[in-house]
Amino acid sequence: MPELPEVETMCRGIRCVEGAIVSNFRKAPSRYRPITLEPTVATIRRRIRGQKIEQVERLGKRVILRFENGHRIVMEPRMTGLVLIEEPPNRDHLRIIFELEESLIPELYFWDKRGLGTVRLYSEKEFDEKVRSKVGPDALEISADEMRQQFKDSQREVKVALLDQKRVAGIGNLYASEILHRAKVGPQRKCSGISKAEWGRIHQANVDILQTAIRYEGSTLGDGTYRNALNDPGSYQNEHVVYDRANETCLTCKKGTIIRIVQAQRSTFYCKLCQKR
DNA sequence: CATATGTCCTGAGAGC
DNA sequence: TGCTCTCAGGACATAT
Repeated sequence: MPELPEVETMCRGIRCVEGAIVSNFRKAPSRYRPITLEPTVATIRRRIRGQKIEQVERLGKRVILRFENGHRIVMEPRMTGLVLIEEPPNRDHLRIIFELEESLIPELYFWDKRGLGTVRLYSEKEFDEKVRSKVGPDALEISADEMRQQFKDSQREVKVALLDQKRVAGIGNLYASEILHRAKVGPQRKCSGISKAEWGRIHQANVDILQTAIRYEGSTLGDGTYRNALNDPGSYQNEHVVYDRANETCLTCKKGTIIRIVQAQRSTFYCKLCQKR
């Protein structure tokens, strides 16, 4: 479930590879079905070997390595992917190894337990056409007015709409519940029925929660999968107010009970008393 | 165009 | 103990 805070934490954690040269790119041996890798490993290796990593960037929930020739490696952790500069949680689920030189960091890893993540290489032109153009404004960059404009005409339920990366990039299932709770807006409200003041609260909650979660280096849930670039867990899970707290008394109003519902095949947690329906 | 749904994947946990 | 079943949800292909 890496969302914006977790992916931002990964990017910050691997920023020390900026300036390094890729000396080799290879798949790790694995008994599992290979992750999506495009184009082929040989083609990627040919195009990035000897290239300097100019910059590590985040695009929504993706980690980008920009090379001096303009090519970009785009890594999507999706559910269980990690980008590390230290030994990964185990070697079984190690997928990709970047060998580095002219660097204090010997290797950069893409590790993925469930294997839904992807690693792709794009030229500068392909990146703009196929990746950047399909991602909306970043959740930490967008203004309150822009955020409202992105959603106000939609007929979808607000919790479902917040997950649409083309409208706003970075919010995922966990933080959507937390944001709507903080903003006191029920998750099943239609976007079009939400007031300007409520959009203002959603925007403010979005910024506050995502920035705070970055300070805590993201949320490592019960399965322990998410780790930062040094293979250490985050700690924002201890600050969750509604996520994964079904049947507990609401920490905000101390009266309601947190309930779990399913929207678009994903769990939503909220308090019926705090959040206006 | 907007929106809804099925699919991919593995490990953890429940139930027997 | 070991088997089967269900569930977790990111992004995308496909359907309406």
